[in-house]
Amino acid sequence: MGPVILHADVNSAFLSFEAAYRLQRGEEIDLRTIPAVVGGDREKRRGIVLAKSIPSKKYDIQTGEPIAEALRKCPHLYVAPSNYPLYEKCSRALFALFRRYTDVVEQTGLEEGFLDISDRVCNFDEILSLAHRVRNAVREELGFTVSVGVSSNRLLAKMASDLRKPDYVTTLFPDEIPSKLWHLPVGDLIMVGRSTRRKLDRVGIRSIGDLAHADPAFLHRYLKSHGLLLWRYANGMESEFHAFAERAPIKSIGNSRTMPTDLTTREQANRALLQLCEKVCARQREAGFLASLVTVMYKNSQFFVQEHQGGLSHPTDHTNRIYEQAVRLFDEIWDGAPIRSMGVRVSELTERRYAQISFFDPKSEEKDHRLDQSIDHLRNRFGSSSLLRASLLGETLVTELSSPFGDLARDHLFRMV
DNA sequence: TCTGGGGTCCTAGGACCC
DNA sequence: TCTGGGGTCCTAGGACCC
Repeated sequence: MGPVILHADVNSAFLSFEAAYRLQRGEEIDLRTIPAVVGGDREKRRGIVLAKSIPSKKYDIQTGEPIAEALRKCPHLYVAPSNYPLYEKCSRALFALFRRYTDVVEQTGLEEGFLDISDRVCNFDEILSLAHRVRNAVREELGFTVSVGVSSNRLLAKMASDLRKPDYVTTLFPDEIPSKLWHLPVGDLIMVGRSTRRKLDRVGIRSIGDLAHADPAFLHRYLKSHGLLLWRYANGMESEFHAFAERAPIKSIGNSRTMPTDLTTREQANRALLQLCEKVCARQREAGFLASLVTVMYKNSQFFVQEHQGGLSHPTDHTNRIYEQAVRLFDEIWDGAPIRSMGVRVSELTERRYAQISFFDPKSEEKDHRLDQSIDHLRNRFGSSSLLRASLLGETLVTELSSPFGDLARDHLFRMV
């Protein structure tokens, strides 16, 4: 037998995690059976639909749309706040379960992944039996459901898992492509988003079948390499899919935030940048990466996004270095308009253990790193707000406390609160 | 209709070099 | 200046995914 791949995808993931958790805690109502969504905090201007129940689809509620709009469509919609730590827990349990069935598991999100079962099955019956065993185990042990797609490559397995939901096993082998795939709207194909769907619509390509039968040379001219990729996908070829990997190597680390109210001064923007840099650099240090490139982005109140990037003289994970560069980059692009959202991302990463430590001042470099590490350690132990930079404290919050850090706090940047 | 946050990859156009 | 042409590198922004 050739390769056999399963794609398992949790149905309405965040909402199902939430529902399963609440039932387990003794709540009566199953969120999956009523019009319900998991949504961001409207007060903090993050009010969009993150996941929706199947009954809420009757009201045409869309993932990504504002909660306010969803409520207009369905006034009795139940809105649950999001709880990422819970979802991460559910995700870990899910993948631990997958690994009982095969060692070759590729995680592509919190709630979905591929299982290569080529070495575990010898015939069609065994394939289906294994797929159903995974599906049943998830439902019985974890309390939420997955849809499982089965095929000879990952692209088709993924498309298959989308065909029937929730709690189904669906095959989509190459000979089933014309009957199961081609009648679907072209927007259902992976990598066809809103923009591409509109462009394809303009040239009369409406179904995946239309795309499969289009002239690849035309698609290449019309949509560049993306056009060729889509033609191959519509015909079930996944050659461009990156290699099966337990986890893709990290290329960048970023953090961004929508502010509860627009930022209007440079001082406010700098405080936001510092907080973003602290998050990014702490994650960098935890993962053991130094960065050579910093990118700053902001979104103004008109939702216009601007980005600017700049290199560092040498790779670093030091918060102050990254912050200084972020401020410089921000100053170079900001026109003074009110800011809705800001972000900092570092890239061109090198692993710290392979990095040359002897830059121009290895001693201060090492000291800086140890200071940052001590801060990370304290924050991990006592919570991220246990240690705040003096510059981040509001005037009324500043209290003089004796520092337990000795010379670590030599520059008076840090105070315990 | 007050619209998130984490990423990856691709491309057009400018700078620069020979 | 009546202004070539190819290659490479860099950057901003767009498109997509979960």
